[in-house]
Amino acid sequence: MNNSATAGTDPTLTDKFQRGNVLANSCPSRGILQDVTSRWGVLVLFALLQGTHRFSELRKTITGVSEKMLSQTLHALEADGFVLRTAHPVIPPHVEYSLTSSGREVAARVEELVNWIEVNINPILSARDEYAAHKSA
Amino acid sequence: MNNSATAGTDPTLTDKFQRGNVLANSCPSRGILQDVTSRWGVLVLFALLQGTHRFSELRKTITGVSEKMLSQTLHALEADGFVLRTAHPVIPPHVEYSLTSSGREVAARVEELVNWIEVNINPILSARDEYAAHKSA
DNA sequence: GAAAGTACGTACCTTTTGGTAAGTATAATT
DNA sequence: AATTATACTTACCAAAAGGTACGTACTTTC
Repeated sequence: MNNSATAGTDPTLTDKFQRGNVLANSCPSRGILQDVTSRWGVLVLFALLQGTHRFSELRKTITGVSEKMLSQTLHALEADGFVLRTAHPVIPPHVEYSLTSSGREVAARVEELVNWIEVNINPILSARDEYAAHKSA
Repeated sequence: MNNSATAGTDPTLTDKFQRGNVLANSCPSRGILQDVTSRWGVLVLFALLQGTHRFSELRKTITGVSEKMLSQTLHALEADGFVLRTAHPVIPPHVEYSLTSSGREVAARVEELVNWIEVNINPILSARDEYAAHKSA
C-alpha cells in the first residue's frame, strides 16, 4: 500500500524523526487513525464497549453495515490488536468479538468523541442550517 | 448490559432521549462524525488546536493534503460551526482559520484519541506485525 | 512587463470505499 | 430432501474520495 513519504525524496532517514507526528504524512499513526476513525471502525469500537458481540449481533446493532464492510472493519481492528476474535468450532459457526485492553482504551476515547457529538447534535445542526441559509442569501 | 450512555458522566434517562443514536444509520450524528473523523478533518482540528493558521500554513503543517482537500475539509468544519474563517480584504488574500468554542471541544476529544495512538504506536505496530506473521504461517 | 504571492474554484482522471448478490460448509430441523 | 442458521469470502459494479493541473484576481517586487 501507500507507506511512502514524499515522492522523489529519500524517506528512510526522515521517517525515523517524523514518527510520533501525525501531521507528517509518513507517520504510521495515520494508518492506525484511519482504521479507528473509519466510517465503520468508530461504530464497531463504540458498540463493542457495551460488551462482547457476535458477528450477526453487530450487524443488527450497527444499522447500515454490510457483511462485507463489517468483516473488513473487524479484520483491520483485529490486526491492530484492538479487537479479539474468538471462534467456537461448532456448526453453525459461533464467533465472538470483544475489545482487548488496548481496544478498550482507544474505544473509550472514541466514545468520548461520539458522546460529545450526540449530546451537542442540535446546536451543531442549527449551525449547519444557519451556514446554509447565510450562503444562499 | 444495555446502558448506551456511559463514559464518566452519569447517564440519566433524559440523556438517553435527548441524545441521538449513532448506531442507527438515520442518525444525523453520523454525518457530523464523518466530518470530524475524516482523513483530513482529524488533522485540521488537531493542527488548529495549536492556534490560528492561514490556509498556506495548514498546507505546510499537514503534510500531504492537497489544496482541494484542505479547502473542502475546512468548508465542512466551518459549516458545522467548528472552524471560524476570517478573511482580510487585502491583496494578496489573507485568510485565517481558527477553532470556535465548540470546535475546541471536539478538537480536544480528537486530540486525546490522536495522542493515545501516537504514544502507543509501537505496541500497535508490533501487534500488526505479529498478526501478519501469524496469518502467513 | 514578467513573475511571485495568496486563497481558492474547477475540470478531469485515478484510487479507494462501499454495496449487492451469490457461493461455501455442515449439522440440526422440518 | 429441502430449509435454516452462521460467519464469512469473492466477483462485480456504483459511488465517493482524492490528486493534478490549470485558471482567477490583483498588487508588489524584480
